[in-house]
Amino acid sequence: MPNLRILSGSDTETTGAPDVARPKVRKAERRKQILLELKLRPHVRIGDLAELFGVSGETIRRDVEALSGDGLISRAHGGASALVHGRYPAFNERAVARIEERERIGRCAAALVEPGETVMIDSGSTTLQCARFLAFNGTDCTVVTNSLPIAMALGSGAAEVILCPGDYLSAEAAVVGVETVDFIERHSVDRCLIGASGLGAEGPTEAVRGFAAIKRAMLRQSAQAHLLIGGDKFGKRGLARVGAMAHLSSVVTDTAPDEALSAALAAAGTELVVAP
Amino acid sequence: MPNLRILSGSDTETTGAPDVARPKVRKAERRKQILLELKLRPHVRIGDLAELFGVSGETIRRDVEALSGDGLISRAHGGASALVHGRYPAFNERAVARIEERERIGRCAAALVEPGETVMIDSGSTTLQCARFLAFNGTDCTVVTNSLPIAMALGSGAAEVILCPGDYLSAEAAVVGVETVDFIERHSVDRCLIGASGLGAEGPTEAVRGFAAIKRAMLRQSAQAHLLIGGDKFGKRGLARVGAMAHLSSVVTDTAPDEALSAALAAAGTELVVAP
DNA sequence: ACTTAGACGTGGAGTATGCAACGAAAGTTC
DNA sequence: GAACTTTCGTTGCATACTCCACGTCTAAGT
Repeated sequence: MPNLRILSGSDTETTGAPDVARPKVRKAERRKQILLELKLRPHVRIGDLAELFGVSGETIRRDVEALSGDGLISRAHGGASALVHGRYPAFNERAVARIEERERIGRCAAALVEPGETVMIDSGSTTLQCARFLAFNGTDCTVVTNSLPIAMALGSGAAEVILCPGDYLSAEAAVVGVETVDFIERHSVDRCLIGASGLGAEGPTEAVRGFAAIKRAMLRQSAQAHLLIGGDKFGKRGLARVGAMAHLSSVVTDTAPDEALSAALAAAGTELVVAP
Repeated sequence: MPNLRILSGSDTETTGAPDVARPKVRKAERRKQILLELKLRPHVRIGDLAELFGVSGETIRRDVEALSGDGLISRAHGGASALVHGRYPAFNERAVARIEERERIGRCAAALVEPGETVMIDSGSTTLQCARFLAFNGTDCTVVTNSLPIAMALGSGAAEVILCPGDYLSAEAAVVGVETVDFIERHSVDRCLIGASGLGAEGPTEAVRGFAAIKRAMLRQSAQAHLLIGGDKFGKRGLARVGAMAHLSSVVTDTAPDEALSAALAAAGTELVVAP
């Protein structure tokens, strides 16, 4: 990465020189500025950037292509856009391929929420899809969540949104920590919608430990609990146990589970909902 | 607005009809879906939307143009992009024209924060600019904020971000309410960066009452307080008083204030910083 | 049944963007 | 100081997108 070397060099020479005619270190400066620009605006045009920096569009295009190659921004025809909210940059195929299933699960789970109810929604891509459908349906409910994208998706609609406090985790665009759990424990709701990293006969598990505590707290504070989980997670096991199967009122998924899991669900009295 | 009539009509006839072949109300449905899509992704392409809905690109283009005309989305060559984060849709010229000043103020204020410090940052467009520069500088600090865009802008960098709880306000993409104030009062920091709707000789004022309480709480919990405010707000007066001038360690602005205000600042011992 | 208006698709002209290759100017190294 | 590298502009061409005009279809009104 030769540009990093130049980058650090550029910082050292920002001595109060006049703004005009600075023939050095333009490239790194430009790219940092582009990233900065995209932190505020979701989308910038090639032409605007070219005019802003006083360089040709072709140069900006090279910058944008380089940044896009590094996974720092997303490319679009005629410009560049910021990365998707709350998405770890290290996903490409799988998450995109599964978006169809997530939507089906989310749509189905959103139908479970009645107007006027209070709901807790966990962070996660499947639950985010569900929140989108809640907003789309205009369901008039009160939602407690630790996910920023979910708050934003629901907040501009009919729902009332209460956000949990906590340490911000940029990879998930959500908050975690003891503050979050403590806050959840001070609230009680009609139902909660949570996700998980895996589901076995003994119950749902979560790979991220901090999240497990939050999901557990949500389970405790809800009259009804719904697990939203794709069929690809069946049989998988995260390191932390979220709760027993019996804590779940229902499991919403996209494919029917196998014998063993079905039996475990039936034994625990957990309803199985397969999204069409 | 003929489309509004059609929109409301579409809502009433969502009787559990089969999903296939619904020749009615496609337009309103599509536009709602486009808006929903942009809540998640910052940018969508015309071609993708056309394929998604199974309509021609020209139709999508008409939708996008209409939504753009209503100020709900932003247009781009080849697609549509979401509006700027945390911005009320009801502003057009003034805020855009002031973006240059906000950047200057933000850059200048970000330089006040030393590595390792703890900081509270209020929601607002000027403070968001400041947060961008903090992220840009890579200042290694701990930030308490009630603004979602600020959390997201800072969270992916070197800073540690703690988000306040509260009722989500979509117009500002921030949380407000008693939970927020209570949370702030349980923390103490080295300095706070706040904005305001107006600044007179008696001190800063805020137009939104819920925000005033938050700013006040931040002032109380900070060893040093910095007000970030554009010169266009001098002499303006919001309905709620945020605090006395003496509570402010410094005022960061872009233009020098008049005699009366300068005298009030000097009398209160408040430092005046004019961004170059 | 006829009319009318709105919604949507189609086709072609015009423009903007992307891509690749070349070349100039400045910096770097020996 | 010469050769090399990097950065950036320019050119030409392929592609994608936009804009405009017109035609068809459906739904609602008379």
